[in-house]
Amino acid sequence: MPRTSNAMDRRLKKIIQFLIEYQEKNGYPPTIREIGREINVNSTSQVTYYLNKLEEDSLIDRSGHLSRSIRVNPAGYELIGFNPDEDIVVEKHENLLDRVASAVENLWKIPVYGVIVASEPLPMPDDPTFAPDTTIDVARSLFGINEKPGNLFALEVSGDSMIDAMINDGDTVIFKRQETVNNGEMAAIWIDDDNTTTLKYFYREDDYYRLKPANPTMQDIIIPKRKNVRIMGKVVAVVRQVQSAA
Amino acid sequence: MPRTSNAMDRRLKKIIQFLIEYQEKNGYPPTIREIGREINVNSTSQVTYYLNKLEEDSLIDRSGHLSRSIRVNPAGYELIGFNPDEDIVVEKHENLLDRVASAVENLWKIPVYGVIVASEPLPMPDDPTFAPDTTIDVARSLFGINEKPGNLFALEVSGDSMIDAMINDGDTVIFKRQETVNNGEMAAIWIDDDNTTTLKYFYREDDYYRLKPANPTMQDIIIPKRKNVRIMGKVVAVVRQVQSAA
DNA sequence: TTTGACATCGAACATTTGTTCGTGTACAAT
DNA sequence: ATTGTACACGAACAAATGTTCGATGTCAAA
Repeated sequence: MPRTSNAMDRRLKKIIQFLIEYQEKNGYPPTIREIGREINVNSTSQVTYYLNKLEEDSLIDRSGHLSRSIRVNPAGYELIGFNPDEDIVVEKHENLLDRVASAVENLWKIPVYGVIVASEPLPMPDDPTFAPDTTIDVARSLFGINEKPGNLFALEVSGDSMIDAMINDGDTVIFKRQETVNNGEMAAIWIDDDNTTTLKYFYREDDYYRLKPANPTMQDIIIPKRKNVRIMGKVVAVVRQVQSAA
Repeated sequence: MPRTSNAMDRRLKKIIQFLIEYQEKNGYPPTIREIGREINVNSTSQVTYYLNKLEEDSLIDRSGHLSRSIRVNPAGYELIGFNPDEDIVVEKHENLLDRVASAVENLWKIPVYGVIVASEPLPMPDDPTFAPDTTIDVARSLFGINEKPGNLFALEVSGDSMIDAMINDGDTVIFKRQETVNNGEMAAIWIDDDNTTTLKYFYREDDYYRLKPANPTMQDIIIPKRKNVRIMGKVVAVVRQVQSAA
């Protein structure tokens, strides 16, 4: 089942989690075969493949390339979070402080700047120190490994106007503050002429912009380049608390 | 120069010291050859001999008998003596412990039982001790105050078949395990006749069940009561990590 | 449809690492 | 001095662990 980049991502996280737990429990790191057994992969090369990915992202370190010598970097601990019911008393390394500190960073409080409505620009404060009245707690593990909390903000969707983006009334959308996106990334886009904000996958083609709704049954929207569009942020996650009724 | 039991004693201590330092420095234990190099003994069997002595005295543990799997027992640490700054570390650690604990209480690990596909029943294990492949971290604040983590489980959506429920390919849906829902709550519903799983707002009317898609532009589905429908769980939240493209 | 990048697998292979064994040396007790 | 035990050495061996390689399947772009 390849290309399930989501599944792989989870497996990568699971590996880190296992590395931490195993080390906690046994006092030494596991072998790649033990890792494979844990994540239900019995190809050692596949585990190596994962391990390389993790090392590329500096989540682990195995510069030694010896047996049982995989180390989890602080970034790795941060990604997963620290499991407190493990006995930490035995562990008394200098990196303990890092680990404990990062455990507190498991939960990111993301500022909710307001409500997003199709017919209005995003309510983004120019002042970066703007203190929002509400925040939303989000597990750090929901985000990519390179994400930083400072760049993120959230908006609550009001109305059904984002339905083509598969986003409901009441959903909370988490954005990353940026003014450009790569082709194929979902962005909040302000279209000057139409005076609307919309959430679409964004493609910059030769002569036009193409906005692709998340709902695959819907048509792409073509916008000539002379029209003014502005990218307000990249959509990184959507959180929906399902209520009763509707 | 044998029989210098004094010299041996010193070497044994040196081994323990080295074990501790090496572990501190590298994050994993050394090999017997590395130990030998450290104590100027290049006979692996001799190191083994020492190691056996240390294990007899319960100063170290290598019950695993695997590579790089030597652990220093508390008695071993005691033998060498604690460095004073360790106590400071422990102390600081205690200070942080509360924060860690509360941070983790606020983060629930929800088991991901598998993939939900329209044409198949939910992959819910009968065995409650079933160990899921993966878990997803979710901020506790996403749920109501009466929610308990034990009742919750998650599934990853595969395919576009849940689009009418405003749920995308790749989304993670969090359910509460229950076999009935109140009118107007969204549930995972297995329809026997059609052999499908669907996510809809559920209404039990006088003569029929009414299934209302989350997408308000879509029609309700009416199912006569004679048909067999089974509620697999209540949808409490949807989490979407927005990927590139689509 | 073809192509290429990515994800996956398992087996063969190479290296590291631990264990065993035969031998040697010193020294205290006989 | 002889002998037994504790200490010591290094080579050969066995087990573990990591790496490489060819093959396959999938998906998206060309």
